[in-house]
Amino acid sequence: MSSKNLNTRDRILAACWKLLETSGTQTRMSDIAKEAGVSRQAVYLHFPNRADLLVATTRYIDDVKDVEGRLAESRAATGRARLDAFIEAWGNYIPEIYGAGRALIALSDTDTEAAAAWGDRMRDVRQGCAAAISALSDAGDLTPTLPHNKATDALWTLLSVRNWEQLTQTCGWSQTEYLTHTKRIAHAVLVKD
Amino acid sequence: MSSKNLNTRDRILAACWKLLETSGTQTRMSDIAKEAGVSRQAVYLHFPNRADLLVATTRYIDDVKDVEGRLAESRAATGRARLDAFIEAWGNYIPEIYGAGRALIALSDTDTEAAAAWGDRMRDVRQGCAAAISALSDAGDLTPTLPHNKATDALWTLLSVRNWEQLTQTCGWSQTEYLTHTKRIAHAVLVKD
DNA sequence: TGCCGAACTTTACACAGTGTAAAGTTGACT
DNA sequence: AGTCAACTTTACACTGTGTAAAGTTCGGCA
Repeated sequence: MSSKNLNTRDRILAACWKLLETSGTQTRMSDIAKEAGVSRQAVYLHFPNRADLLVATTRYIDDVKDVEGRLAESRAATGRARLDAFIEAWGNYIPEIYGAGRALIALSDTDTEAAAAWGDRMRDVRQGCAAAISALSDAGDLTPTLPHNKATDALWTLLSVRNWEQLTQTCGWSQTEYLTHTKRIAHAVLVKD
Repeated sequence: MSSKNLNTRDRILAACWKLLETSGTQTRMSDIAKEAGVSRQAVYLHFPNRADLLVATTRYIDDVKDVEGRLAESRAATGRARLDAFIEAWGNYIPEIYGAGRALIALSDTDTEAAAAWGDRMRDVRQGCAAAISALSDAGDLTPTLPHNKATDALWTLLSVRNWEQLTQTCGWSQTEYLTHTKRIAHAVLVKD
Protein backbone atom coordinates (compact mmCIF):
# COMPACT_ATOMS: atom_id res chain seq x y z
CA MET A 1 0.00 0.00 0.00
CA SER A 2 2.86 2.42 -0.69
CA SER A 3 2.06 5.59 -2.60
CA LYS A 4 3.59 4.11 -5.73
CA ASN A 5 1.25 1.14 -5.44
CA LEU A 6 -1.80 3.37 -5.14
CA ASN A 7 -0.55 5.37 -8.03
CA THR A 8 -0.33 2.39 -10.35
CA ARG A 9 -3.69 1.15 -9.14
CA ASP A 10 -5.26 4.49 -9.91
CA ARG A 11 -3.60 4.63 -13.29
CA ILE A 12 -5.14 1.26 -14.10
CA LEU A 13 -8.56 2.43 -12.93
CA ALA A 14 -8.29 5.63 -14.96
CA ALA A 15 -7.17 3.64 -18.02
CA CYS A 16 -10.05 1.23 -17.61
CA TRP A 17 -12.52 4.09 -17.27
CA LYS A 18 -11.19 5.86 -20.34
CA LEU A 19 -11.27 2.75 -22.51
CA LEU A 20 -14.77 1.79 -21.38
CA GLU A 21 -15.96 5.23 -22.45
CA THR A 22 -14.15 5.25 -25.77
CA SER A 23 -13.83 1.64 -26.92
CA GLY A 24 -16.78 0.10 -25.08
CA THR A 25 -17.59 -3.19 -23.49
CA GLN A 26 -15.10 -5.21 -25.49
CA THR A 27 -12.10 -3.64 -23.78
CA ARG A 28 -9.54 -6.35 -22.91
CA MET A 29 -7.25 -6.64 -19.93
CA SER A 30 -4.27 -6.18 -22.24
CA ASP A 31 -5.74 -2.95 -23.66
CA ILE A 32 -6.16 -1.56 -20.16
CA ALA A 33 -2.61 -2.54 -19.20
CA LYS A 34 -1.25 -0.90 -22.33
CA GLU A 35 -3.21 2.30 -21.69
CA ALA A 36 -2.00 2.37 -18.08
CA GLY A 37 1.59 1.80 -19.18
CA VAL A 38 2.06 -1.42 -17.25
CA SER A 39 2.33 -5.08 -18.16
CA ARG A 40 -0.82 -7.17 -18.45
CA GLN A 41 0.26 -9.19 -15.42
CA ALA A 42 0.64 -6.06 -13.29
CA VAL A 43 -3.10 -5.53 -13.60
CA TYR A 44 -3.62 -8.90 -11.92
CA LEU A 45 -1.41 -7.77 -9.03
CA HIS A 46 -4.06 -5.15 -8.20
CA PHE A 47 -7.29 -6.79 -9.30
CA PRO A 48 -7.95 -10.53 -9.14
CA ASN A 49 -10.06 -10.54 -12.32
CA ARG A 50 -11.86 -8.45 -14.89
CA ALA A 51 -15.13 -8.29 -12.96
CA ASP A 52 -13.42 -6.90 -9.87
CA LEU A 53 -11.61 -4.33 -11.95
CA LEU A 54 -14.87 -3.13 -13.50
CA VAL A 55 -16.57 -2.93 -10.13
CA ALA A 56 -13.62 -1.02 -8.69
CA THR A 57 -13.77 1.31 -11.68
CA THR A 58 -17.37 2.29 -10.94
CA ARG A 59 -16.44 3.01 -7.31
CA TYR A 60 -13.52 5.08 -8.57
CA ILE A 61 -15.84 7.07 -10.83
CA ASP A 62 -18.24 7.60 -7.93
CA ASP A 63 -15.39 9.07 -5.91
CA VAL A 64 -14.13 11.31 -8.67
CA LYS A 65 -17.59 12.48 -9.69
CA ASP A 66 -19.05 12.63 -6.19
CA VAL A 67 -22.39 10.90 -6.75
CA GLU A 68 -23.27 10.99 -3.09
CA GLY A 69 -22.83 14.71 -2.90
CA ARG A 70 -24.94 15.32 -5.96
CA LEU A 71 -27.77 13.06 -4.90
CA ALA A 72 -27.67 14.52 -1.38
CA GLU A 73 -28.51 17.92 -2.85
CA SER A 74 -31.70 16.58 -4.37
CA ARG A 75 -32.79 15.36 -0.94
CA ALA A 76 -33.14 18.93 0.27
CA ALA A 77 -36.25 19.68 -1.82
CA THR A 78 -39.81 18.53 -1.16
CA GLY A 79 -42.85 17.48 -3.22
CA ARG A 80 -42.66 17.88 -6.98
CA ALA A 81 -39.49 19.93 -6.70
CA ARG A 82 -37.79 16.96 -5.14
CA LEU A 83 -38.90 14.67 -7.96
CA ASP A 84 -37.46 17.13 -10.47
CA ALA A 85 -34.24 17.56 -8.49
CA PHE A 86 -33.77 13.80 -8.28
CA ILE A 87 -34.36 13.31 -12.01
CA GLU A 88 -31.94 16.12 -12.73
CA ALA A 89 -29.23 14.76 -10.41
CA TRP A 90 -29.46 11.12 -11.50
CA GLY A 91 -30.17 11.96 -15.13
CA ASN A 92 -27.00 14.03 -15.30
CA TYR A 93 -25.01 11.30 -13.61
CA ILE A 94 -25.97 8.56 -16.06
CA PRO A 95 -23.77 9.78 -18.94
CA GLU A 96 -20.78 9.78 -16.62
CA ILE A 97 -21.09 6.15 -15.61
CA TYR A 98 -22.53 5.01 -18.92
CA GLY A 99 -19.37 3.34 -20.25
CA ALA A 100 -18.59 1.44 -17.09
CA GLY A 101 -22.25 0.70 -16.56
CA ARG A 102 -22.66 -0.87 -19.97
CA ALA A 103 -19.64 -3.09 -19.42
CA LEU A 104 -20.93 -4.17 -16.04
CA ILE A 105 -24.40 -4.92 -17.43
CA ALA A 106 -22.86 -6.97 -20.23
CA LEU A 107 -20.69 -8.87 -17.79
CA SER A 108 -23.67 -9.53 -15.52
CA ASP A 109 -24.70 -12.30 -17.92
CA THR A 110 -21.61 -14.35 -17.10
CA ASP A 111 -20.36 -13.03 -13.81
CA THR A 112 -22.39 -13.24 -10.59
CA GLU A 113 -20.17 -10.73 -8.83
CA ALA A 114 -20.59 -8.16 -11.58
CA ALA A 115 -24.34 -8.72 -11.51
CA ALA A 116 -24.37 -8.20 -7.73
CA ALA A 117 -22.28 -5.04 -8.00
CA TRP A 118 -24.56 -3.50 -10.62
CA GLY A 119 -27.62 -4.70 -8.73
CA ASP A 120 -26.38 -2.89 -5.62
CA ARG A 121 -25.94 0.38 -7.42
CA MET A 122 -29.37 0.10 -8.98
CA ARG A 123 -30.92 -0.69 -5.60
CA ASP A 124 -29.47 2.59 -4.35
CA VAL A 125 -31.13 4.40 -7.22
CA ARG A 126 -34.40 2.65 -6.39
CA GLN A 127 -34.03 3.93 -2.83
CA GLY A 128 -33.74 7.43 -4.22
CA CYS A 129 -36.86 6.85 -6.32
CA ALA A 130 -38.76 5.56 -3.29
CA ALA A 131 -37.75 8.65 -1.30
CA ALA A 132 -38.86 10.93 -4.13
CA ILE A 133 -42.22 9.13 -4.29
CA SER A 134 -42.60 9.49 -0.52
CA ALA A 135 -41.87 13.19 -0.75
CA LEU A 136 -44.53 13.46 -3.43
CA SER A 137 -46.97 11.49 -1.33
CA ASP A 138 -46.26 13.60 1.78
CA ALA A 139 -47.03 16.74 -0.17
CA GLY A 140 -50.33 15.19 -1.31
CA ASP A 141 -49.18 15.29 -4.93
CA LEU A 142 -48.97 11.57 -5.72
CA THR A 143 -51.55 10.23 -8.16
CA PRO A 144 -54.05 7.85 -6.56
CA THR A 145 -54.06 5.59 -9.64
CA LEU A 146 -50.77 3.89 -8.70
CA PRO A 147 -49.94 2.12 -5.44
CA HIS A 148 -46.87 3.50 -3.67
CA ASN A 149 -44.48 0.67 -4.59
CA LYS A 150 -45.70 0.44 -8.17
CA ALA A 151 -45.07 4.16 -8.53
CA THR A 152 -41.52 3.57 -7.28
CA ASP A 153 -41.03 0.74 -9.76
CA ALA A 154 -42.35 2.89 -12.57
CA LEU A 155 -40.08 5.83 -11.76
CA TRP A 156 -37.10 3.52 -11.31
CA THR A 157 -37.74 1.95 -14.70
CA LEU A 158 -38.29 5.31 -16.37
CA LEU A 159 -34.89 6.41 -15.05
CA SER A 160 -32.99 3.28 -16.09
CA VAL A 161 -29.65 3.53 -17.85
CA ARG A 162 -31.13 1.51 -20.73
CA ASN A 163 -33.85 4.09 -21.27
CA TRP A 164 -31.34 6.92 -21.18
CA GLU A 165 -29.28 4.96 -23.70
CA GLN A 166 -32.19 4.34 -26.05
CA LEU A 167 -33.43 7.93 -25.97
CA THR A 168 -30.08 9.71 -26.26
CA GLN A 169 -28.00 7.22 -28.25
CA THR A 170 -30.57 5.56 -30.49
CA CYS A 171 -33.27 8.23 -30.76
CA GLY A 172 -30.74 11.06 -30.76
CA TRP A 173 -32.24 13.14 -27.97
CA SER A 174 -29.91 15.73 -26.47
CA GLN A 175 -29.23 15.52 -22.74
CA THR A 176 -31.42 18.59 -22.26
CA GLU A 177 -34.29 17.03 -24.20
CA TYR A 178 -33.86 13.85 -22.18
CA LEU A 179 -34.15 15.75 -18.90
CA THR A 180 -37.07 17.93 -20.00
CA HIS A 181 -39.16 15.12 -21.40
CA THR A 182 -38.33 12.68 -18.66
CA LYS A 183 -39.52 15.20 -16.08
CA ARG A 184 -42.68 15.80 -18.10
CA ILE A 185 -43.33 12.08 -18.38
CA ALA A 186 -42.69 11.54 -14.67
CA HIS A 187 -45.16 14.31 -13.86
CA ALA A 188 -47.81 12.94 -16.23
CA VAL A 189 -47.51 9.47 -14.71
CA LEU A 190 -46.98 10.26 -11.04
CA VAL A 191 -48.37 13.66 -10.13
CA LYS A 192 -52.03 14.11 -9.25
CA ASP A 193 -54.11 16.24 -11.63
CA MET B 1 -32.92 -29.17 -48.86
CA SER B 2 -34.42 -32.64 -48.39
CA SER B 3 -37.09 -33.05 -45.72
CA LYS B 4 -34.57 -34.71 -43.45
CA ASN B 5 -32.36 -31.64 -43.76
CA LEU B 6 -35.20 -29.31 -42.83
CA ASN B 7 -36.06 -31.56 -39.98
CA THR B 8 -32.60 -31.41 -38.45
CA ARG B 9 -32.44 -27.68 -39.03
CA ASP B 10 -35.73 -27.23 -37.23
CA ARG B 11 -34.62 -29.49 -34.41
CA ILE B 12 -31.56 -27.29 -33.95
CA LEU B 13 -33.69 -24.14 -33.96
CA ALA B 14 -36.13 -25.63 -31.46
CA ALA B 15 -33.24 -26.75 -29.25
CA CYS B 16 -31.68 -23.30 -29.42
CA TRP B 17 -34.97 -21.66 -28.55
CA LYS B 18 -35.58 -23.98 -25.61
CA LEU B 19 -32.10 -23.49 -24.17
CA LEU B 20 -32.22 -19.72 -24.55
CA GLU B 21 -35.45 -19.71 -22.56
CA THR B 22 -34.21 -22.06 -19.86
CA SER B 23 -30.46 -21.63 -19.57
CA GLY B 24 -30.09 -18.09 -20.88
CA THR B 25 -27.56 -16.15 -22.86
CA GLN B 26 -24.62 -18.35 -22.00
CA THR B 27 -25.91 -21.26 -24.08
CA ARG B 28 -23.05 -22.79 -26.09
CA MET B 29 -23.07 -24.31 -29.53
CA SER B 30 -22.26 -27.69 -27.98
CA ASP B 31 -25.25 -27.41 -25.62
CA ILE B 32 -27.54 -26.72 -28.54
CA ALA B 33 -26.12 -29.64 -30.54
CA LYS B 34 -26.57 -31.97 -27.58
CA GLU B 35 -30.15 -30.83 -27.03
CA ALA B 36 -30.92 -31.32 -30.74
CA GLY B 37 -29.33 -34.74 -30.69
CA VAL B 38 -26.67 -33.96 -33.32
CA SER B 39 -22.93 -33.42 -33.27
CA ARG B 40 -21.56 -29.94 -32.65
CA GLN B 41 -20.22 -29.86 -36.19
CA ALA B 42 -23.66 -30.65 -37.64
CA VAL B 43 -24.87 -27.31 -36.32
CA TYR B 44 -22.24 -25.61 -38.48
CA LEU B 45 -23.58 -27.45 -41.53
CA HIS B 46 -26.82 -25.50 -41.11
CA PHE B 47 -25.67 -22.20 -39.61
CA PRO B 48 -22.33 -20.55 -40.34
CA ASN B 49 -21.94 -19.16 -36.82
CA ARG B 50 -23.64 -18.51 -33.50
CA ALA B 51 -24.97 -15.09 -34.48
CA ASP B 52 -26.71 -16.49 -37.56
CA LEU B 53 -28.22 -19.28 -35.52
CA LEU B 54 -29.62 -16.81 -32.99
CA VAL B 55 -31.05 -14.62 -35.72
CA ALA B 56 -32.60 -17.64 -37.44
CA THR B 57 -34.07 -18.68 -34.11
CA THR B 58 -35.92 -15.38 -33.72
CA ARG B 59 -37.35 -15.78 -37.24
CA TYR B 60 -38.35 -19.31 -36.35
CA ILE B 61 -40.13 -18.07 -33.23
CA ASP B 62 -41.88 -15.39 -35.28
CA ASP B 63 -43.18 -18.09 -37.61
CA VAL B 64 -44.33 -20.40 -34.85
CA LYS B 65 -45.92 -17.63 -32.78
CA ASP B 66 -47.25 -15.60 -35.72
CA VAL B 67 -46.15 -12.10 -34.71
CA GLU B 68 -47.35 -10.59 -37.93
CA GLY B 69 -50.86 -11.94 -37.47
CA ARG B 70 -51.07 -10.69 -33.94
CA LEU B 71 -49.78 -7.20 -34.68
CA ALA B 72 -52.02 -7.00 -37.74
CA GLU B 73 -55.04 -7.39 -35.47
CA SER B 74 -54.07 -4.32 -33.49
CA ARG B 75 -54.01 -2.29 -36.69
CA ALA B 76 -57.78 -2.67 -37.03
CA ALA B 77 -58.58 -0.34 -34.11
CA THR B 78 -58.43 3.48 -34.07
CA GLY B 79 -57.55 6.21 -31.55
CA ARG B 80 -56.93 5.19 -27.95
CA ALA B 81 -58.27 1.70 -28.61
CA ARG B 82 -55.50 1.18 -31.10
CA LEU B 83 -52.87 2.27 -28.62
CA ASP B 84 -54.24 -0.24 -26.12
CA ALA B 85 -54.47 -2.99 -28.72
CA PHE B 86 -50.88 -2.40 -29.78
CA ILE B 87 -49.59 -2.44 -26.21
CA GLU B 88 -51.56 -5.62 -25.59
CA ALA B 89 -50.29 -7.34 -28.73
CA TRP B 90 -46.63 -6.39 -28.37
CA GLY B 91 -46.63 -6.66 -24.59
CA ASN B 92 -47.87 -10.22 -24.81
CA TYR B 93 -45.32 -11.05 -27.46
CA ILE B 94 -42.31 -9.90 -25.45
CA PRO B 95 -42.26 -12.86 -23.03
CA GLU B 96 -42.22 -15.23 -25.98
CA ILE B 97 -39.13 -13.78 -27.58
CA TYR B 98 -37.50 -12.77 -24.31
CA GLY B 99 -34.94 -15.58 -24.18
CA ALA B 100 -33.79 -15.19 -27.76
CA GLY B 101 -33.99 -11.42 -27.49
CA ARG B 102 -31.71 -11.27 -24.46
CA ALA B 103 -29.14 -13.46 -26.19
CA LEU B 104 -29.24 -11.29 -29.28
CA ILE B 105 -28.92 -8.09 -27.24
CA ALA B 106 -25.95 -9.54 -25.38
CA LEU B 107 -24.32 -10.61 -28.62
CA SER B 108 -24.89 -7.16 -30.14
CA ASP B 109 -21.89 -5.94 -28.17
CA THR B 110 -19.51 -8.14 -30.13
CA ASP B 111 -21.36 -9.03 -33.30
CA THR B 112 -22.40 -6.45 -35.88
CA GLU B 113 -24.74 -8.87 -37.60
CA ALA B 114 -26.55 -9.68 -34.39
CA ALA B 115 -26.84 -5.98 -33.63
CA ALA B 116 -28.29 -5.36 -37.09
CA ALA B 117 -30.78 -8.20 -36.73
CA TRP B 118 -32.02 -6.99 -33.36
CA GLY B 119 -32.02 -3.39 -34.61
CA ASP B 120 -34.25 -4.42 -37.52
CA ARG B 121 -36.80 -6.06 -35.26
CA MET B 122 -36.85 -3.05 -32.98
CA ARG B 123 -37.28 -0.72 -35.92
CA ASP B 124 -40.39 -2.71 -36.84
CA VAL B 125 -41.71 -2.18 -33.33
CA ARG B 126 -40.98 1.53 -33.64
CA GLN B 127 -43.00 1.55 -36.84
CA GLY B 128 -45.89 0.07 -34.90
CA CYS B 129 -45.46 2.75 -32.25
CA ALA B 130 -45.43 5.49 -34.90
CA ALA B 131 -48.63 4.10 -36.40
CA ALA B 132 -50.32 3.99 -33.01
CA ILE B 133 -49.29 7.61 -32.36
CA SER B 134 -50.64 8.61 -35.76
CA ALA B 135 -53.93 6.89 -34.99
CA LEU B 136 -54.07 8.81 -31.72
CA SER B 137 -53.27 12.04 -33.49
CA ASP B 138 -55.89 11.42 -36.19
CA ALA B 139 -58.52 10.94 -33.52
CA GLY B 140 -57.44 14.24 -31.93
CA ASP B 141 -56.40 12.42 -28.77
CA LEU B 142 -52.64 13.06 -28.80
CA THR B 143 -51.31 15.36 -26.11
CA PRO B 144 -50.00 18.69 -27.45
CA THR B 145 -47.08 18.65 -24.99
CA LEU B 146 -45.02 16.19 -27.05
CA PRO B 147 -44.00 16.52 -30.70
CA HIS B 148 -45.10 13.60 -32.87
CA ASN B 149 -41.70 11.93 -33.17
CA LYS B 150 -40.83 12.44 -29.51
CA ALA B 151 -44.11 10.78 -28.60
CA THR B 152 -43.14 7.83 -30.80
CA ASP B 153 -39.71 7.62 -29.15
CA ALA B 154 -41.31 7.75 -25.70
CA LEU B 155 -43.82 4.98 -26.49
CA TRP B 156 -41.11 2.87 -28.11
CA THR B 157 -38.91 3.22 -25.06
CA LEU B 158 -41.77 2.51 -22.67
CA LEU B 159 -42.43 -0.73 -24.56
CA SER B 160 -38.82 -1.88 -24.68
CA VAL B 161 -37.89 -5.45 -23.83
CA ARG B 162 -35.56 -4.10 -21.13
CA ASN B 163 -38.44 -2.30 -19.40
CA TRP B 164 -40.59 -5.41 -19.56
CA GLU B 165 -37.66 -7.33 -18.09
CA GLN B 166 -37.11 -4.90 -15.25
CA LEU B 167 -40.78 -4.66 -14.29
CA THR B 168 -41.68 -8.34 -14.53
CA GLN B 169 -38.39 -10.04 -13.65
CA THR B 170 -36.80 -7.61 -11.21
CA CYS B 171 -39.82 -5.84 -9.73
CA GLY B 172 -41.94 -8.97 -9.82
CA TRP B 173 -44.94 -7.55 -11.68
CA SER B 174 -47.27 -10.13 -13.18
CA GLN B 175 -47.88 -9.99 -16.92
CA THR B 176 -51.38 -8.64 -16.20
CA GLU B 177 -50.00 -5.90 -13.95
CA TYR B 178 -47.43 -5.05 -16.60
CA LEU B 179 -50.12 -4.65 -19.25
CA THR B 180 -52.51 -2.69 -17.05
CA HIS B 181 -49.95 -0.23 -15.73
CA THR B 182 -48.15 0.15 -19.04
CA LYS B 183 -51.44 1.12 -20.66
CA ARG B 184 -52.17 3.52 -17.84
CA ILE B 185 -48.73 5.09 -18.15
CA ALA B 186 -49.03 5.36 -21.94
CA HIS B 187 -52.36 7.12 -21.51
CA ALA B 188 -51.03 9.49 -18.88
CA VAL B 189 -48.08 10.44 -21.08
CA LEU B 190 -49.64 10.47 -24.52
CA VAL B 191 -53.38 11.04 -24.37
CA LYS B 192 -54.80 14.56 -24.21
CA ASP B 193 -56.68 15.49 -21.02
C1' DT C 1 -26.00 -55.55 -57.11
C1' DG C 2 -23.20 -52.00 -56.76
C1' DC C 3 -22.34 -47.14 -56.90
C1' DC C 4 -23.22 -42.25 -55.78
C1' DG C 5 -24.15 -38.35 -53.11
C1' DA C 6 -26.08 -35.97 -49.20
C1' DA C 7 -26.33 -35.69 -44.32
C1' DC C 8 -24.06 -36.44 -40.48
C1' DT C 9 -20.01 -38.01 -37.25
C1' DT C 10 -15.44 -38.00 -35.61
C1' DT C 11 -11.07 -36.24 -34.86
C1' DA C 12 -7.87 -32.61 -34.91
C1' DC C 13 -6.44 -28.09 -34.85
C1' DA C 14 -5.99 -22.72 -35.04
C1' DC C 15 -7.19 -18.76 -32.45
C1' DA C 16 -8.50 -15.28 -28.91
C1' DG C 17 -8.90 -13.91 -24.27
C1' DT C 18 -8.71 -14.95 -19.27
C1' DG C 19 -6.25 -16.29 -15.51
C1' DT C 20 -2.18 -18.90 -13.09
C1' DA C 21 2.68 -19.69 -12.11
C1' DA C 22 7.20 -18.64 -11.42
C1' DA C 23 11.70 -16.74 -12.32
C1' DG C 24 14.03 -12.35 -13.22
C1' DT C 25 14.69 -7.07 -12.73
C1' DT C 26 14.72 -2.64 -10.44
C1' DG C 27 15.05 0.69 -7.00
C1' DA C 28 14.28 2.47 -2.39
C1' DC C 29 15.20 1.98 2.25
C1' DT C 30 18.12 -0.05 6.12
C1' DA D 1 25.62 -5.23 0.90
C1' DG D 2 21.19 -6.99 1.57
C1' DT D 3 16.33 -7.19 1.57
C1' DC D 4 11.69 -6.30 0.22
C1' DA D 5 7.95 -4.81 -2.71
C1' DA D 6 6.48 -3.58 -7.16
C1' DC D 7 6.75 -4.73 -11.53
C1' DT D 8 8.28 -7.42 -15.95
C1' DT D 9 8.87 -11.40 -18.71
C1' DT D 10 7.95 -15.83 -20.25
C1' DA D 11 5.22 -19.76 -20.43
C1' DC D 12 1.22 -22.36 -20.01
C1' DA D 13 -3.68 -24.23 -18.84
C1' DC D 14 -8.36 -23.60 -20.04
C1' DT D 15 -12.72 -22.43 -22.52
C1' DG D 16 -15.46 -21.62 -26.47
C1' DT D 17 -15.71 -20.53 -31.47
C1' DG D 18 -14.93 -21.78 -35.94
C1' DT D 19 -12.24 -24.48 -39.77
C1' DA D 20 -10.70 -28.69 -42.04
C1' DA D 21 -10.90 -33.12 -43.61
C1' DA D 22 -11.46 -38.07 -43.44
C1' DG D 23 -14.88 -41.59 -42.24
C1' DT D 24 -19.81 -43.53 -41.79
C1' DT D 25 -24.63 -44.37 -43.06
C1' DC D 26 -28.32 -44.76 -45.95
C1' DG D 27 -31.69 -43.85 -49.64
C1' DG D 28 -32.17 -43.61 -54.57
C1' DC D 29 -30.99 -45.28 -58.83
C1' DA D 30 -28.55 -47.44 -63.02
